[in-house]
Amino acid sequence: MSGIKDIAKKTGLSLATISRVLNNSTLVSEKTKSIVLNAAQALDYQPNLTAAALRSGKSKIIGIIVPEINNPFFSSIINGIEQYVGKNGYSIIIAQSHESKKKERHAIQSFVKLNVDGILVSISKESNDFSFLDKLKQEKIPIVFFDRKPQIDNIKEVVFDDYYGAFMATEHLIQQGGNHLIHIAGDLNLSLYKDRKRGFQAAMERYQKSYAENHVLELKKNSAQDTQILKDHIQKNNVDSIFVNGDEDCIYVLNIIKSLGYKIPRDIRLVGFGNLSISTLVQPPISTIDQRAEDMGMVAAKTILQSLDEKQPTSFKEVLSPKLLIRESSKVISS
Amino acid sequence: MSGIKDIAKKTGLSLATISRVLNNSTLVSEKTKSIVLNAAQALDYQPNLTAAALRSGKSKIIGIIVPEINNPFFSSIINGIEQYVGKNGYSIIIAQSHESKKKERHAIQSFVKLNVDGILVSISKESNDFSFLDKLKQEKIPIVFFDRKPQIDNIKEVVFDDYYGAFMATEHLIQQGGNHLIHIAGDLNLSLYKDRKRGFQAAMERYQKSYAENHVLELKKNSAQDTQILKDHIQKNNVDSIFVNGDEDCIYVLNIIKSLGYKIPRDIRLVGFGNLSISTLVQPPISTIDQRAEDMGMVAAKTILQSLDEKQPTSFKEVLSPKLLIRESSKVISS
DNA sequence: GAACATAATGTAAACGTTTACATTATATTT
DNA sequence: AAATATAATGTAAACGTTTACATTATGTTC
Repeated sequence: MSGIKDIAKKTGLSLATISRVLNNSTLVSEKTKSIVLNAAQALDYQPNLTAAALRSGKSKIIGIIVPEINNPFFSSIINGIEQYVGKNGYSIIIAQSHESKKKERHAIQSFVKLNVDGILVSISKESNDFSFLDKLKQEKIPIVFFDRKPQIDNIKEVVFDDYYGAFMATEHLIQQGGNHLIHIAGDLNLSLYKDRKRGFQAAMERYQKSYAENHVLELKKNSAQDTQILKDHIQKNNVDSIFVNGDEDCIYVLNIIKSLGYKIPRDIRLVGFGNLSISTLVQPPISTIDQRAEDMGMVAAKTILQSLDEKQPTSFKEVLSPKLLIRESSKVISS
Repeated sequence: MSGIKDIAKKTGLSLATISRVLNNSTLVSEKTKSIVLNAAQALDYQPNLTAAALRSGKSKIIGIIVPEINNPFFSSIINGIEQYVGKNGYSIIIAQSHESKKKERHAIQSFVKLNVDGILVSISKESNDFSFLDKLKQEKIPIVFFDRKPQIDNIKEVVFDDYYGAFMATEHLIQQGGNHLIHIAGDLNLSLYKDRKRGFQAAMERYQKSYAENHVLELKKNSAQDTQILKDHIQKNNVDSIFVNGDEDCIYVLNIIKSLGYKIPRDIRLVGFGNLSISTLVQPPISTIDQRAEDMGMVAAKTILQSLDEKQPTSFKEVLSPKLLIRESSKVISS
C-alpha cells in the first residue's frame, strides 16, 4: 500500500504534481504524466479516499435510505443506482428506515457525519416532518427522492406514474369485459397508493362504471376479518375483476379467490402492480404493471450526480411511465 | 454544523480534552465531561467521521459484498448485519459482485481505498483466486465469509449446514412414504450445492433407497430441453418426492408437476430450500428448510466486529443449523 | 535577445480529528 | 510540608491528500 508520497519520492516530483496527474488535471505535461502513472503502477498505488475526502470535502459516497432492503422493488432500485454511480467512481452506503421516521432521521445524521456527497431517499410511511431538508441545504448536500416523496415543493424527485399505471390496469380489466370491478388499496398514508386509487376511480368513471367508495378495500393481510370482508364482497357483488395495489397482495387475493372455487381468469380477472419476479411463478401468472425499478434507480442516480456541482439547488421531477404486462390472470379466454 | 474546535472555543478547554470526552476516555473529570457534553449539545456538534477516520485509521464502516442484492436471501442477511453493526455505531457499505470475480476484486479494492474496518463477503460463483486475502492481511483488514466461502483453511466463516438441511428434507420426504425420490440440484460449482446433494445422497443411503447419479438433475430454468428431461424422468420413474435446491426452483418444479396433471401432495411431495416469503404464497405452500438468513447476518456481523481488535488473525467457523418447515406440499394426507 | 505570456512544477497550508508526550493540578504518603 | 503518585488537562504533530499561491521553465512576439 503506497501513497502519493512514495510516488513523489520515486519520481523526484512534488506532491502537487503527483496529485494533479492522479486527478487528471490539464496543467501537467504528457511526459511527467506518464512518468507518474508508471510509478503509480509499479508501486501499486492505492489512493486513500478518506484523506482525499477530508481535504476536498468530496467523499465520493452516495447515501441511500430505503424502508426495507429486502423488498424486491427497493433492492432493484438500489441495483440501478449502484450500476450508475459505480460507473462514475462513486460508492453507495445504505441504510434502512424500517418505516420509522426516527431511524430515517438517524440515517441522515449518519450520512452527514460520513460526509456523503448526496442522499437518495424513499421516505418511510411515518415521515411527516421534513425539517432535515433545511439542514441538508445548509450543508450543501443535495437530496433526491425516489418513488416515495414528501408532498412539498422545491424538491428533486423521480417517481412513478402510479395514477396512470392504475388507470391502465383498470382500463385493461374493463376492456376484457369487466363490469364489477374492485380495487384492493395499499396504505393510503402514502401518496402513491392514493394515486393508484385515484387512477382506478378515474378509469371507472371514464368507462361509465358505477363507482362507490366500497369498491375500494383496504385489506390487512393475515387479518381473518379483512379476508372475510373480501370474500363476502366478492360473492355478494358478482365481482369479476380486481385491481390490486401490489403483486404480493395480488397473490394473496389470488389464493383467496381460488379457495372460493372461482377460476382465474374465467370467473375473475386480476391485475397486480410491480412486476415482481414472483408474479410469473404463480398459477396463473398474474398481469401487472411494470414499475421499471432499475430505471428508476438509474434516473435517481443520474439526478443526484448532476446535482453535485450545482451552485443553486433547483427542483426537478421525472415521472416514469408505466408498462402494462398482460399475462394469464387477466386474459379473457376466447371461446 | 459545529466541530470540536467550536466546543473548545466555547468551553475554553483544549482540543484534546474535548476529544477525550467525546470518545469517553476515562482520563477526564466528571465536571468537564458534563461541561463539554452540554456545549456539544448546545452547539449541535456533528463529528466529522472522515477526519476521525483519517487520523485514527478507523472508519467505522463495514464493507459487504454479495452476488446480488435483490436476492431475498442476501438482502435478509444484510438486514441482520445492519441491525447488529448499526447498534455498535458502524455503517455498512454494499457492493455487488453479480457473480463476477472481477467485480468482486474491484469491490475489495474500493473498500480498501475507503478504509473500511472489515469486510464481509459471500463469494461469487466464479471466484477461484483468493490472493486478495494476503493483501487484506497486510492491510490488517479482517474478512469474514458468509454462506458462500472459499475452500481454504485459516479463514473466518459463518455458514449454513447445507448438508444436514438436505438430509433433513430428504429424510422427511422418505418418512412421508416416499420411495422414488429425486433431487433437483443447484450450480455444483458452489460447495453449498454440493453439500445439499451429498445430504440428499446420504439420506437416501441411510434409508436404503436405491441411489444413482440420475436421481440428481441439474436443471437450467427456462430451458425447454431441461424441462422435458424433468417431465420424462418424473413419468418414467414414478417419482413421488422431489427435494429441490431452492424455493424458486421449487416453485418452478411445482408448476411443471401441476401442468402434468399430478396433485401435490397426493401424487408427488415437494420440499424446497431457503424459506423465501414466496414459498407460502403459492398453492400449496411449500415445505422448506429455513436458512435463518438474518441470524447468519448477525453472527457474521458479530464475528467481524470481534475481529477488529484482534492482534493476530485466528480462524473461525460457525455453522448454523437448519430448521425444517413442514407445509402442505409434503404432507401426506391422512385418509 | 529582451519582454512578455503561458505552461509546468513546487511550496506549504489546510481539512478536523486523534494521540504521544508534556505539563499542571490534585490527592496521598511520609 | 515536602515528596511522591496519580489524575486532569494542554501542546502540537500527525493522518494523506488537495489546492491557493509562488516560482521556474518554455514558448512566442517583436
